[in-house]
Amino acid sequence: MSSYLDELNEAQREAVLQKEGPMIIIAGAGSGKTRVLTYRIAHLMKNGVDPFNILSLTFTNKAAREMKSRIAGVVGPSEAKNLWMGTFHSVFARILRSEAEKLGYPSNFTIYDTQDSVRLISSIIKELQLEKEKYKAKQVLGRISQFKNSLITVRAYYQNPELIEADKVSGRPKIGSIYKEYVDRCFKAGAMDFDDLLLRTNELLTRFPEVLAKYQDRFRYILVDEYQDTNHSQYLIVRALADRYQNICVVGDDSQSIYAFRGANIKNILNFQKDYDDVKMFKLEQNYRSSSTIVQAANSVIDKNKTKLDKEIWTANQEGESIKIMRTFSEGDEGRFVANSIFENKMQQQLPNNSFTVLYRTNAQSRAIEDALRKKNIKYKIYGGLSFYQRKEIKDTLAYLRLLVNPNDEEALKRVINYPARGIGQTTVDRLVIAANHYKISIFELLHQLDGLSININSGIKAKLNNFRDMIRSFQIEAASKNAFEVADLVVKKTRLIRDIESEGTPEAVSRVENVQELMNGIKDFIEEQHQKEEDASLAYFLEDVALATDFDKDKEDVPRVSLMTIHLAKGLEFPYVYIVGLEENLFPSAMSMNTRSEIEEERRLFYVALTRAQKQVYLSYAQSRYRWGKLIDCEPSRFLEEIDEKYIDFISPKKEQAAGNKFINKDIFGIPDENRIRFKKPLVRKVEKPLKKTAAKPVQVKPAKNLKKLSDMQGSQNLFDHDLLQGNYVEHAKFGKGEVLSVEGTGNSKKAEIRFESGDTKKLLLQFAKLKIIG
DNA sequence: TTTTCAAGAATTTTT
DNA sequence: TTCTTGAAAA
Repeated sequence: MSSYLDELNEAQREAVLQKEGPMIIIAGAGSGKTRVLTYRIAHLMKNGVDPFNILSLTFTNKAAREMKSRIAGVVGPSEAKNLWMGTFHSVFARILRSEAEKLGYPSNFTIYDTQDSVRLISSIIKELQLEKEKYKAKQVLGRISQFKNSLITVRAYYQNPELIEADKVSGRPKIGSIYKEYVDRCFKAGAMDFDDLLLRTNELLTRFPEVLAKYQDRFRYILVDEYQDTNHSQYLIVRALADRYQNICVVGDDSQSIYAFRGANIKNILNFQKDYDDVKMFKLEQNYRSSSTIVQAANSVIDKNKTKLDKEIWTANQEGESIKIMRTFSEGDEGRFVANSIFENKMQQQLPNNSFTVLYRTNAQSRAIEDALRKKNIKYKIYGGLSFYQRKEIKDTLAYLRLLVNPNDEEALKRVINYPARGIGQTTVDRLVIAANHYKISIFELLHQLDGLSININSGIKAKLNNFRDMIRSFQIEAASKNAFEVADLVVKKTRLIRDIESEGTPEAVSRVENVQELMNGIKDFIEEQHQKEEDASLAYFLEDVALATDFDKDKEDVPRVSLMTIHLAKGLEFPYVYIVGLEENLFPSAMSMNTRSEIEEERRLFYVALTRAQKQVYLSYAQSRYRWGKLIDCEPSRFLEEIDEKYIDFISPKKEQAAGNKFINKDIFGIPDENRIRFKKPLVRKVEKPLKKTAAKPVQVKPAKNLKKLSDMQGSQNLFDHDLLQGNYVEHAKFGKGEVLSVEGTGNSKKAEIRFESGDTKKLLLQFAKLKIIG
């Protein structure tokens, strides 16, 4: 019976055996945290705890699924089935569905994703006639999100002079009005955004003691993974639920807290011992994942942080290779370096592609890496970025489905009311929104009484609106007797959505059609899976699944691929070989996170997370110049590079033919960093923080020669460049025809020419875009 | 109302 | 560079 206990070390075993009471497990990177969690749950079940009474909250759906299947391996699948496991968002969305009426919500409420929220806020800003330069929708949403995660309701906001003052000072006194309208509109649409899922859960548990008691009694054992990344709202939920039985086990690592930007509060983990009585603390300090070089190098970095819990990560693993640092000329070279190095390692060690990952700070960096990997014919997969479910064609299709499940869903309706085009223009939609607000009903309800109410819409368009309404109604009727796939199929056919995409005739259109088909297949798979698990396979449930899904969740393994992702996404994963690219000031650490000590510390933790993903070897690289916003920027190496203890690093020299060619990893060159080292060290001594803006806005150097080649390759014709376009030249434009250059102004990318065309028109064109050909 | 094209904005990180 | 927005043309 205790076979699984034998697989644990001392600290791990103690943590597993501690059955009751509040406890915290500080789990260093690679210390077998998941193993402890799964065995702990299995152990509880083997000792008479009903799985029905265990709630386990993880950070991603993927983690939940993995853990569940591992537990099933220990206790058997039928036992594991009743466990409640998932992310905060998915677990509480489920609970909210069954309790929604208490809060005045329909149980089929929609979940707005970030894009829906931003669109709604933009629309509100417009309706309130605020300047959109001052009120940037994304920023406003960020602010509202802060409020919600701190449980500041609209009313609480208006009662808090400090907040009001702060928004006044920042030049956005109307934030409160937007907040109020946003909340009202979401409510009217029967929609919750991500933050609402937590906020409304708190509301539910506070306002209805009997509901709280019910779930307290149900969840007698609560486990929270990645506790360092919980926000205040999540913290309160956990505290409320655990209050009765106090069987709360939180797991985390303060050194891996990387989500402060979305409200995560590292104090939750630092103060856990103050929140509960008699807290037992366990520390998992032995790293099983990485070579000792990597562990010690990572330690030397994280030691620079002041705010952290006391712990000492160590490993019994072998020393391994030193960490390699590569300086490259440009991001393109960086990509080639990575691709070549992966290729070499693959060949020499006979490894599959999925032994490698490339990590970066921002999604935009993936392009150069992709290009290089493609050239080398190395298969890769990108995680994150524009995810499948965020693509336009997918969102459009889903919007129809959302609308028929919840016809009050305003964002879904606005998305599809004129897509595919059916002659209902923006003006009409604007009028509908205003009228719906005025009569305090949803747009869909409004569509039922177009004749009864006084709305300034002519009869031709009214007929079109009625047609649209009837179509949605007919979908709803069909939905009652059909399964999710059949409904979706019907919608796609009836709306001619696919035909509309196809009619574009571009190669991209083909892949977009394929995406829609893939979505349909996804629905099919979903239904099958749910039937197997004997769970809800309704359309509504599918939509919830999709709203809370991330890219990791639809991972279909075919061939092994190199993983490309942001460091944030890499948390919790491990790979034999890890490449961390773009180690440059203003990129990593990010220019937007250099203002305060705590921001820099979070960036440093991020770097720590990146390093500790690696089992065998880490490669770091930085480019001396990089395109950002289409401009070439000079870069300085990241301060983090010099924070790694020197004894663990080696420099790779960037020889020209190596950067471009094939032979790269050459033992000889590891040892000759002298020249590099000197050049590397010097600019790194930066005791006083420079004003960052300056570096960011460094004069742009456009390299004419390089550009020339690139552009002309692309357009297959002679192109103009700053230096060779003069007043008086005759040029030809693909669209406007021939013309004479009247004047030239601006420099670099903003260089414009005023041209009088033969048609008589005079236009000012940006040379960057206008494909001009000199003809005389 | 719809489509097209030029101009402008944008890059942290995500459930 | 790529995506979004806005104005003008159809």
